[in-house]
Amino acid sequence: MVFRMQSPAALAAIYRSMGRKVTPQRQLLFQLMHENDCHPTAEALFAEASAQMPGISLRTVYQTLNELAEMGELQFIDIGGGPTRFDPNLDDHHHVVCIDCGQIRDVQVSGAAALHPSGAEDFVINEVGVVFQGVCSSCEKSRAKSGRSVRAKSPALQAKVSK
Amino acid sequence: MVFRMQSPAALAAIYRSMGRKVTPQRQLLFQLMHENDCHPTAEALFAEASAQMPGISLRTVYQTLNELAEMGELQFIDIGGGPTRFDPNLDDHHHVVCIDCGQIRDVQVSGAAALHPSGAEDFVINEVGVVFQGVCSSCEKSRAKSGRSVRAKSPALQAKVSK
DNA sequence: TTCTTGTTAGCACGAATTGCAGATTAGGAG
DNA sequence: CTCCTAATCTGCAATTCGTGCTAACAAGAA
Ligand SMILES: [Mn+2]
Ligand SMILES: [Mn+2]
Ligand SMILES: [Zn+2]
Ligand SMILES: [Zn+2]
Repeated sequence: MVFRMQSPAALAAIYRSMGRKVTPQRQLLFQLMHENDCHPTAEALFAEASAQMPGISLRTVYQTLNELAEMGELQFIDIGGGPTRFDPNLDDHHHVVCIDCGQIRDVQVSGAAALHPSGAEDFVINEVGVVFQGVCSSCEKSRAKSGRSVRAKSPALQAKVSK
Repeated sequence: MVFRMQSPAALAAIYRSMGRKVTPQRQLLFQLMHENDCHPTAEALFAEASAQMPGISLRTVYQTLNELAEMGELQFIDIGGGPTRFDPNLDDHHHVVCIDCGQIRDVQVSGAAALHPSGAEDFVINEVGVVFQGVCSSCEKSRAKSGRSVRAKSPALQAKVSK
């Protein structure tokens, strides 16, 4: 059972049934997000959209993405401080990020749902997110070439205080 | 073995040994971060620092935090799009976030290190981060009072495309 | 076609963070 | 202690990402 954002046609129907209008801008963005699996930023979508519809506004891209998120048709992903990325994959899944090129890939993590935090017994937990940081094969090659290996986590002094 | 940012005195020594100067501003920030376990933002630290040292600049707070991070003395935490938060806890640990008040708490997650992503076999994984979203006990009370329960994940249409 | 109402485009604005440069100072040499 | 200089600090401009606002615009019903 794989859950994704609805098809453009289905979304059009949903929009109409909610009294919202099905504009060309929205339809285009429905297409661009549907089946999109690269977790694009608003700017990236804006660039793609502009190619097919010169004059479309970045504001409209943000608005539509926010709408879809409110409707539960896509998710926001915030990783590492960069711009928000959008995900039409509504399944229970997680992400790997390449610390070199920034690409984000979907991954399944068996056992993630079973994770439990120690030290937050007074919280009602709602959901869990797992993010792996690493280097993709393509970037790994570039690294090999330029000699630099996967960087140590703490390049600084090693003497740590044990407490 | 608990790893944390060094003590203010130790940091002073490290700074001098690196040819960096031990200024009053830095010393104050060392103190404020050391043993700080609330994952403060730069602005929050700036406020605390300003109380003890009126005139200190926000720019200096950012600079010092960036330095310490480069030296591996603290970590950046980016969660949910808000401002970056800083963490002097260098241990292998994870976080719970209260979606109401934004507080971030350290947690241990047994089994986190054993997690493996399916679908990223071509990545060299460097590290894993687990973030739990939930509601803290304090906010839970407020919710009970105002009647609102823990919100459903997708308030929108239920009919999803199975693929 | 006309009317109503939701939508779009564009720009101003806001939050978070960094770039810059002149004024200031820590810390070592004399 | 005084002087010197490189490192640092401060204040402000600039940048990046995203939102508020509103007049012009257009979907869709009548
Ligand atoms: Mn995803
Ligand atoms: Mn922490
Ligand atoms: Zn890469
Ligand atoms: Zn709370």
